[in-house]
Amino acid sequence: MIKITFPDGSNREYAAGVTPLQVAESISPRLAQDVLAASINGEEWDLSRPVNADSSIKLFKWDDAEAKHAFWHSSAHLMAEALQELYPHIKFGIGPAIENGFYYDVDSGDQPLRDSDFANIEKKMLELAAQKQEIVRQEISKADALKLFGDRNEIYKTELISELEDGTITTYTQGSFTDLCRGPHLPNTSPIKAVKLMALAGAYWRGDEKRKQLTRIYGITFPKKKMLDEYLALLEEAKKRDHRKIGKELELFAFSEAVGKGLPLWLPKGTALRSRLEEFLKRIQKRFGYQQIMTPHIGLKGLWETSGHWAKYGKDSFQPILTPEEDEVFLMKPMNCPFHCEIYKTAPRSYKDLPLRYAEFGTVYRYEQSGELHGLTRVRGFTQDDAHIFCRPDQLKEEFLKVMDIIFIIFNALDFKNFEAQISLRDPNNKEKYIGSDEVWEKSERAIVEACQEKGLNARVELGEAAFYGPKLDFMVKDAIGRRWQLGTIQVDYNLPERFELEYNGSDNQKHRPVMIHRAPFGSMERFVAVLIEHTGGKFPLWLTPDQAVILPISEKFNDYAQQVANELAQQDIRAIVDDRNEKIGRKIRDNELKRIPYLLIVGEKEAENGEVSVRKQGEGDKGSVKVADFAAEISSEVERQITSW
RNA sequence: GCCGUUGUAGCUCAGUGGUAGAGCACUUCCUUGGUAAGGAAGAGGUCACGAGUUCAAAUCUCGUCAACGGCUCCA
Repeated sequence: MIKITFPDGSNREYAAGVTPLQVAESISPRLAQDVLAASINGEEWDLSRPVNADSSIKLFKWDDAEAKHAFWHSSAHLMAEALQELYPHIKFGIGPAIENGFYYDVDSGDQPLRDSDFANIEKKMLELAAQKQEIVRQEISKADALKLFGDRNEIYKTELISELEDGTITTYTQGSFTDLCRGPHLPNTSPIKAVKLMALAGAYWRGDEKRKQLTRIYGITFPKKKMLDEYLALLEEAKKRDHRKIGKELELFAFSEAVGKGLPLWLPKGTALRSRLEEFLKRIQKRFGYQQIMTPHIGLKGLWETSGHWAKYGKDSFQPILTPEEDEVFLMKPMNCPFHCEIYKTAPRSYKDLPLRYAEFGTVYRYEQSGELHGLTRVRGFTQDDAHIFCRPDQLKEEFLKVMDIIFIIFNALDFKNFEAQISLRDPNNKEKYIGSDEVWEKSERAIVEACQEKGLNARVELGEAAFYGPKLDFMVKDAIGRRWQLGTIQVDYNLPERFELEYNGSDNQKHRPVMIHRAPFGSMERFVAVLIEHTGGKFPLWLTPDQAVILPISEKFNDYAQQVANELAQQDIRAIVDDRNEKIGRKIRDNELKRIPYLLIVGEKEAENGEVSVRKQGEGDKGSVKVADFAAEISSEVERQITSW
């Protein structure tokens, strides 16, 4: 007998070799029906895999991430089985579960897959699932695995196996399909009741651009048809928050093929919103001792030869600008740092001058690969809310912490609650990608890790994600459909001060090198606005929104009064427009609600007589009539409340 | 850049080889109204662009451009 301990601390005795599924059955038939995955002593474990020693167990149902993971992983295998039956010559790469569903990378040879094949594949999957095929785990020696997959000419699988350690290799088999896999999986295919293949994409084998591109098939499955319908409906809803759609509807920004792809045009309302964000940040930065500067959009190529950017990115960038002068070569600036270094060098600096904090809304141009462009989140011309802090080494941590404070203020003011922090370090196995000595890198990386610890910030560490000149702390926020975008970034840099030969006189009257912090709390105005749109669905906070109120005259007879109200509000710095179209009031309300204007002010005979407006709040309906001055005061104080909370 | 999908009026979309369509938006007229779509008329398109097949191409083929979903990249 063995002892199985449950999460609540209780335990029961079972015969050795009991499976988690049998444990579930012993508790209740209902649980046995709902359970999809398990863990034994914290290790993911198949429901049908025997347990032979005293253990603690956890049983997972659909709502647990572990259960979904097993479910979708088994679904990936199910799809592979269907593909194998439909396309016998297909070769398999990898097929994991992901955040929403799963994918499988396959090589279909010279017979390309089309999304018109999806219906067939889905049908086959459901057919196989309904056969309630058992999914069987098997431990296998490396030699046997190589033979098994080698005989079937699974070149991708054999490549993976050749890198595995003998004795750790397992396969899972259902029906006629066997896959190299660690698991865990469902005991059989029958819980998979609803299947939807979502997309086809090319994906390089092992993520390497130089290797063959396989076909990646994305899919999702559910234990109930209704759950699939709900998921698809949710996706449809999310698409309504797409910043590209709302940006067009609300006339915030546009693109023109005549201008060139990835080069956004900011329309009047979008510009108003963006300017307000810039003012907001300037105000906070002023509080933190920053000084605004401005630098040109182009500079001599030598600047970026010095910084190292030309060597690293030059051939993949917008190409140099020539002039009538021979040998005079300019670059569009892809970043602002060299200019800021040059500003630092305009005067001899004392240790007493530091830290110097130079801030600039700097518009930069980067030749992003065409396939990378995406609305406002990935563009070729964008404005960084950039700043560079030049400080003494002993000031580094404090300065870093203060930048974190700015980022938290901003995320808090704009209600970005679900951000993720990522410490991006260099890849220790690939050091030639980076400039600077090991010592400098270690110092920089330590500074970031310690700063996060000090703030109690739970940051994920990613190797190989650093900039080539230094490690960074990035803040990521998800868009409407769950894609992660990097917004704020803070980077520690000992290298550029070296390359630009920056120095200051220390208290010892010797020359010293300052340390540089690059930082951009928004990241870029473009991307930030994009993510803000998706988070708010276009319903911006009152202080930020382009039009705070719209005045709706009941009939054209009251257009003059409406204009008078607009003027009065304008004098109180309230942004109001007048809808003087020849339309009925119901129509004006509808149209302006859809434009997401926070306050609709209806004016007719009564209001004109009394100097009032009838207030209707976006999404909340009629709020009754008030004097124009009272409304203005209320709006002003609401804005004031929002702003002072920064 | 690579794989896949898409491109018809300002917007959303019908239109499978035989004279370019609808709704909304727009213009004009009627209507002058009280809290989410009043009525009528009108205007608007080189069917992304370029070649080809055909008596005939929005429709079939090829190429280019752009957008969309991914991959790779992201100073």
